Amino acid sequence: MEIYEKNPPLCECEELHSEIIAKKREAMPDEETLYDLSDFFKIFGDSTRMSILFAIDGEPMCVCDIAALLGMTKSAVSHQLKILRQSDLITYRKSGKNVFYTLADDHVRDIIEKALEHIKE
Amino acid sequence: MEIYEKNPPLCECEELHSEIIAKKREAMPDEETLYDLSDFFKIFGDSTRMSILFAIDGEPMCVCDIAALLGMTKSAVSHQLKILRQSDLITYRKSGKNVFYTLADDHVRDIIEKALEHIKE
DNA sequence: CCAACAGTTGAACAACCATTCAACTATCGG
DNA sequence: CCGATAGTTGAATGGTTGTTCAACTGTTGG
Repeated sequence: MEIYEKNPPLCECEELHSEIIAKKREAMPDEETLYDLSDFFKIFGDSTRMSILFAIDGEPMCVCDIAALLGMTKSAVSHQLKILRQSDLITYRKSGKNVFYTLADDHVRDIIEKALEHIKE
Repeated sequence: MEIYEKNPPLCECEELHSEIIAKKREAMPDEETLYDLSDFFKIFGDSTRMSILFAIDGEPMCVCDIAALLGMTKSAVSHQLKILRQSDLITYRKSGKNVFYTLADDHVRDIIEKALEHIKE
């Protein structure tokens, strides 16, 4: 019952397990954390970005080579690189006309590795 | 040069670092693995699904209670539960009119934990 | 049996997002 | 200085996707 005072009655249920809901609510992370988490995973949720991350793992690559490797235009790759840059997942180094990208840290590798473990089942 | 025989010349570059690209191509995972990986992360890339995963962690919850907790309709929650079910991330147990959902295994918790570490920087 | 409720589902709609295209900046070689 | 190339960017577009709505199934209690 006290649920309906905190939340709008969008759920038309009558017989709510109020004590469970109250307990769960306390255990839930802040709304901001939930958004940060899902936004973080959203970055990995695109096969182009995933391919780029694998490509620039280890030895850095320039945009042109990434595009050739993936069979895409420089523009499309550059757009995705921008998203990866804004998420601090990658770093870059300018060298003449080229821009070489590589992974920012080992954290990225770790997470992808964990996911790979899960998939292979 | 031999790059253009394997891939369409979508990249208009002339001066490619062919040996780097060839080496990188060998190190790349299969295309199917890349799709599986990004599809897997896509599941986590939505704040509603992320909230549900936290909600049903530990003690199972019925759809009605999840909806009340998140302030959403049962329908919206059910749609997302279906996606989580199809990804084998959650399991369910029917009990009368209710259906109780909970996490399938500890793998999910691990991955989210890793992501949380990365975010807090 | 029937009314009420929990949950599911498909279609429709709106918002989001990746790619394309064209225009732009910047750097190098001549 | 100028032409060519690497890379970036904003707008437009087409496909994807989350939520809503309405209709449906299935179970419980009277």
